Amino acid sequence: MIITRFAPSPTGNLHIGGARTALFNYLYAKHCNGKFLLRFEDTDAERSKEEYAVQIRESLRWIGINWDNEDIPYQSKRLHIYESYKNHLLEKGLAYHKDGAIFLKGKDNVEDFVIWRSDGMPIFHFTVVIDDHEMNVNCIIRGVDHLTNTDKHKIIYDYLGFPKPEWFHIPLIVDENNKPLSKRRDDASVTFYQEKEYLPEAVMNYLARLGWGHENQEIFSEQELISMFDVHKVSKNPAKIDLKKLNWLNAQYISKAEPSFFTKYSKYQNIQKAVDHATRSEICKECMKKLQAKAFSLEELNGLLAPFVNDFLADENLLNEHKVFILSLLPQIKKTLENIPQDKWTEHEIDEKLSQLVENNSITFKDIAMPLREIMTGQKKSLGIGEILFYLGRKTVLSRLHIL
RNA sequence: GGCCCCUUCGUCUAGUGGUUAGGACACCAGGUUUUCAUCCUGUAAGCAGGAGUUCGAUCCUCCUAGGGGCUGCCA
Repeated sequence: MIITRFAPSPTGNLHIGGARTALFNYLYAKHCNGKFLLRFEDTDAERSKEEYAVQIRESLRWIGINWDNEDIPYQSKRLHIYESYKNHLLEKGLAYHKDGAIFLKGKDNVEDFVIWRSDGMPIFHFTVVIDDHEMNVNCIIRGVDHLTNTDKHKIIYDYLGFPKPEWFHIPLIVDENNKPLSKRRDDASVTFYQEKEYLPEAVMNYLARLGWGHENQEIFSEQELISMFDVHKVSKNPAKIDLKKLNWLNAQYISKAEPSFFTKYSKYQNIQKAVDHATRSEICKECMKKLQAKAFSLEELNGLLAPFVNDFLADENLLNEHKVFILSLLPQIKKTLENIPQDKWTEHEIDEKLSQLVENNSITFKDIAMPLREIMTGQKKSLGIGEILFYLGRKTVLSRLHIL
């Protein structure tokens, strides 16, 4: 059985590169019907903080990366284990004291190196090998920054008589200048995407496509990723982060989501109201879907839905440049719409009647569409005018018209 | 410096010893349209360079260049 792991050190929030590493480990383990484990490497007591460990877990869960071990090992609590292995190596003469630290004898072009600090704490190279072995990790997917370290790790595996895992080193995520994404950049932290309220589905999809691809497919559900992802096919060259593509993916996911998908975003009241309507009415659902297709973010969707789920009072100020013109036409518009009975209130009929009105007055459809849209929604960006009037409903439309 | 890794459109990638080197994002130009957006169509854009192997190399080998990593009692 394939067992992978993600082993961050809790010295900061989850880095987007770390998230991708975790994702690849997760996807590959699931792909192989194996297990994906989480572990915290906190032997650097100075910089490690529990709050970061909490944050990292939350970010992983947010993306949708779930680990299989309920008890997450913290290396700082396993010192006695490393201690016994260290003593073993000392006894066998493979390690030795020097200047208060403990060095391991190198071989194969690797010089002797420290495995135990003079302050009494073990070094990462040592703990990582022991833990991976004890956790039965047999497939290690990590950043290329660890590539050279692997030589040291192999020596430890040999000295301790552990069977070696398989290593895969994935390239880093880099910035515009091909430099590894600095931790200081806002968009380097997963919390940035959480705060911006990107859909986690879009983030997972985006991350998976960074360094990997499958034929001409761009949109992958989690299940598709699990069934198609193969760590052997991950590209070897660094991937540049591209928020434009993420934004596009985010819009795709918003557009395709079912109304019920949005219930977890409770802070967006208009969206919640719309979901409520949509579950009871096919027409409301249709309206919501059309607005979803226009939104790039949840915030934008919430705004677009506002005039459809709330009372809205048209304000003359909205009309600005159209004001004089549209006010002169308003009586006719009202009359035209009033003459459409409730049972004929359809998008087609509305468009038809408005077109006639336009024709009779020798103006263009455009001349009334925009002002009407603003009267009905208070927005310049919304659906087609026929759609707006239809979805709003005859009663609401007439009442909004009578305001002026 | 030493050791190591990488190199397909601007970006993310697909791909093969013989392809018009494919897709997507972005970009640009048209079209539709009633706003914005979508949508549709199209343009432009790439195998880092040089040798070698081969009938034939984007693909295999070597070299060079460029980029990156490691070279910590950080991880």
